[in-house]
Amino acid sequence: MLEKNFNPESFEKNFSFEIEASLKKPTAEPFMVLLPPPNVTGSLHIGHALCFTLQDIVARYKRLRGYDVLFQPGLDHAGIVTQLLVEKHLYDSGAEKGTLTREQLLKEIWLFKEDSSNVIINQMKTLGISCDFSRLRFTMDEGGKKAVSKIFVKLFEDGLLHRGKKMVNWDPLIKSAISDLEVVEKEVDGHLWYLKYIFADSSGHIVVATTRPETIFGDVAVAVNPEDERYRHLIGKDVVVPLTDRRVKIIMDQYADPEKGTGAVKITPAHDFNDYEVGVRHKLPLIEIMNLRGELNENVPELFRHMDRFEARRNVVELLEKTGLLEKTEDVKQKVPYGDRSDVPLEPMITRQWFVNMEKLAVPAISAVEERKIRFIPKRWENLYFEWLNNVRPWCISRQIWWGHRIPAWYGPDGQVFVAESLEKANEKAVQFYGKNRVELVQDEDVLDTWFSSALWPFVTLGWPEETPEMRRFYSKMIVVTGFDIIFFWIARMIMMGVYSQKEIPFPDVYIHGLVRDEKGRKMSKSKGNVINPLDLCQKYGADAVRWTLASLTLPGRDVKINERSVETGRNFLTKLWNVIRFAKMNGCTYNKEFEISDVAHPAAKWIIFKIKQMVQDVEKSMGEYRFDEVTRHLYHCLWDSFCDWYMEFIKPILQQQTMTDVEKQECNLLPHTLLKKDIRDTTSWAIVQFLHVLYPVAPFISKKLSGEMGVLEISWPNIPNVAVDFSDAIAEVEFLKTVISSIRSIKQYLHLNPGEKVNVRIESACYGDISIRHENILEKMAGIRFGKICSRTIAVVINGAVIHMELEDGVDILSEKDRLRTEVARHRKERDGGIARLTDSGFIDNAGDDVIKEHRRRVEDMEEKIRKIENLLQSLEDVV
RNA sequence: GGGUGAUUAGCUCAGCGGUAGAGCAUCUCGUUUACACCGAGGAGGUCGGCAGUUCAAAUCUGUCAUCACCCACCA
Repeated sequence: MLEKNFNPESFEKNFSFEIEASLKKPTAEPFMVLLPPPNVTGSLHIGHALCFTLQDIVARYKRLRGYDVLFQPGLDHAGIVTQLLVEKHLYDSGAEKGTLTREQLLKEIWLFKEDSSNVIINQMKTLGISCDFSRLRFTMDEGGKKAVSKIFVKLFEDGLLHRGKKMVNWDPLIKSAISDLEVVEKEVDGHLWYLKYIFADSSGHIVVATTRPETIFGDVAVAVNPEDERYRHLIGKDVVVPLTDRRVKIIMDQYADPEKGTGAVKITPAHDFNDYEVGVRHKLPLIEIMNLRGELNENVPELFRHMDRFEARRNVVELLEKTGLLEKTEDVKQKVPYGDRSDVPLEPMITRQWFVNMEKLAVPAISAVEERKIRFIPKRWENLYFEWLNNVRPWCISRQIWWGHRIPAWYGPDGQVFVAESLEKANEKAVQFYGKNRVELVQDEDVLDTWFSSALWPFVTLGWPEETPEMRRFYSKMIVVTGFDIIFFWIARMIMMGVYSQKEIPFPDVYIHGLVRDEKGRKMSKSKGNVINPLDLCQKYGADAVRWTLASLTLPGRDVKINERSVETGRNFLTKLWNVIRFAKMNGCTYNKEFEISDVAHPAAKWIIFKIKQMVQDVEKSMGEYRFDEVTRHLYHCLWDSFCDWYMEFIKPILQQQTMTDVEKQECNLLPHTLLKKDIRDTTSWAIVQFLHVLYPVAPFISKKLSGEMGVLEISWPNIPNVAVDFSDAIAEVEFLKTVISSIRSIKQYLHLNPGEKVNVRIESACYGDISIRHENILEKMAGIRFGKICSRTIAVVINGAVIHMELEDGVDILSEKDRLRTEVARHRKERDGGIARLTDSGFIDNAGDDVIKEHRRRVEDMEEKIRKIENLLQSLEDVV
């Protein structure tokens, strides 16, 4: 017997799912789910829980539907984040900054990575994520390394890779270049300083506005717009850069915007992207004034050397003010580029880096989506994808950190580069190049952007560059489920690299889910303190409840707002399931393998079979469209409304009658009682098992557990014949019964009758005349009535062509009943009149479809009949009073 | 500056041409041996504004407003 209390902890913990290995079903359709590898930086957050749950639902569903499913897990080394995190740990525990060698730090990170991986994998198992952990991969494992080198070499040889000195976004805290995508704009309160640049001939000055006065030392010109009347006469004049004795020219360039600042702009090519372009156009020199830590260098006046950039700014402004070169200061809101990981303002710096030429790679990636070989769900994300790829810029892939794939490039003594998959191969190339037997080669110090290895994930995980059966079977047969925030970082690059290296798309489907936010719609963040830990939720409510809730809140293209109350809804649903199955078991329901749908006789049994069939179809449709919200809704209503609130109540009298008198046996005139009871038990067990199996992808723990309790160990997708036609009479009868019960309940409550007190009732119906005989037990119990003699004081209710007469107790409030009927008749009249208006409108008759017109006619007739009957009732109530 | 999405019951959201739905909250009643993490019954909305298309608009088209996000730029 099941425990009285539903306690997910008692069984979820003990479950470990045996994941069927892939490739074991050679005749089945292959299907792969590529799990976005979480960073090895600690633990999973609620966003992972959502993402992984959705994938697990898909994977389990596909397995049930007979696919050969490979659900591929992995972990990402997450270069910068992980290194920063481990460094912080080390410093926090006493290590001195800058004392660790590369080898020492890497050793520490590997240790940390092991711990993190274990935590993450356990969390995934707690959530019930059914990936094939025996195939777990890490972006920096041996296979990953091989693949990365191979692709790097291929890109290099194909001319898609180059190394060069260029201006990049530099993170002074990490002391590394980062890519455009890792730049976030932040709006901050800043100042706009108006500086006087004195003419070299002392004949006056020009005022230039800047937000970065510390960069004046890198100024090589002042630019004005050629159209700008104010300054045209000054072009070519020399001015003196403030606080220095350096002379620069006033030049003309379209870049100077007369609308902004004073219309004259200082040009600092070494520290600004736009100025760099201007510098190139005018062949201006580059003056670098900062080192890689963001401190001013020897190219600035001695006073400011070694100052941090912000300290320098304060000091420069102070001195400018003192020397009278500061005209005025304005407060402004400005957008400043920050590093997304380090959260410090970035510096544009000229450094030597490796770049991938993205334009060529983008072309086939764009057409793959244009040609519908790859589709985004929801589709609108394709616009974002196109927009980015159409304007894609070179991808800076080198990082000046230690944790990551070391760039497979070696340099000879003269700086000649040899790109090769290994030192040996680089050596061969070098030997050939120099025509010597021995060449000292030094490997590039830098590592690759983490996303470089992530971009190869679809084929790396399948064993590439080895030729593997998995590669042949699953490549381009997968789905990727992820958040929109990594469409550029990951999705686009996987498509580019996949098409480039494999000559085939990696996956046809990309499902994009929303971000998980708190109940107010805010992003979750540690600083806001609104982070919800999925594992805490699992502990409190059970993993199934968490999974259920996440799935139920997932709508395509919408963010998921979550709070604990929404998880309670999921938990309540599972409790309901637990209880109803406990009840069924208490009444002797266990799964009967011999059960045949066609043998069922009782209308309620036929009805629930139909309802289950309908639910299965609905879930199949919704799964096909990745409508996880609909999937849970169908399950919810099927169980709670149809199964619990109606079906179980219908069959209680049958299940619970322990001993029957002969008279009672006669009443159950459908079947001999023992047979009827068995019939109902079997149907109930069957329905429960079907339900649990459809529930399985969403809530596997409870599904497995209760299915086992019902005597079914194997989960399989229901295969139910279409019963709608065969069972149509029974279905209609039960629907009628439901309406009768609801109506009587409604009236009784309206009249403030005590629900416990039975009211005498007579049912008058053309098609279901004998319903009161056939379903006496059910009606009496569920509607709180008694069939018997009806005295003259009666009221009645009209439903679907039937009239239910109810005997009035003394003291019943007839006036309010009359009010109720009048309101009802008025509502029906309004509806009828609306319908008639339509049906007499020639425009409607001429244009609307036949079925629509028919439906309107039917409704009008329906209303007419109801109105007629209610009017009769009102008349009869007049007689009573 | 360019783009995308949202605006429907108190809240969170479905519905996306044929007379408005769910969950939660709320109100009334109910402790009948599955379940109070429950049952029964109610109340609650001119579907952001305006214009248009249509016999018919929450649903399609324009436009405006508000909010959110993305991209680009700023002296």
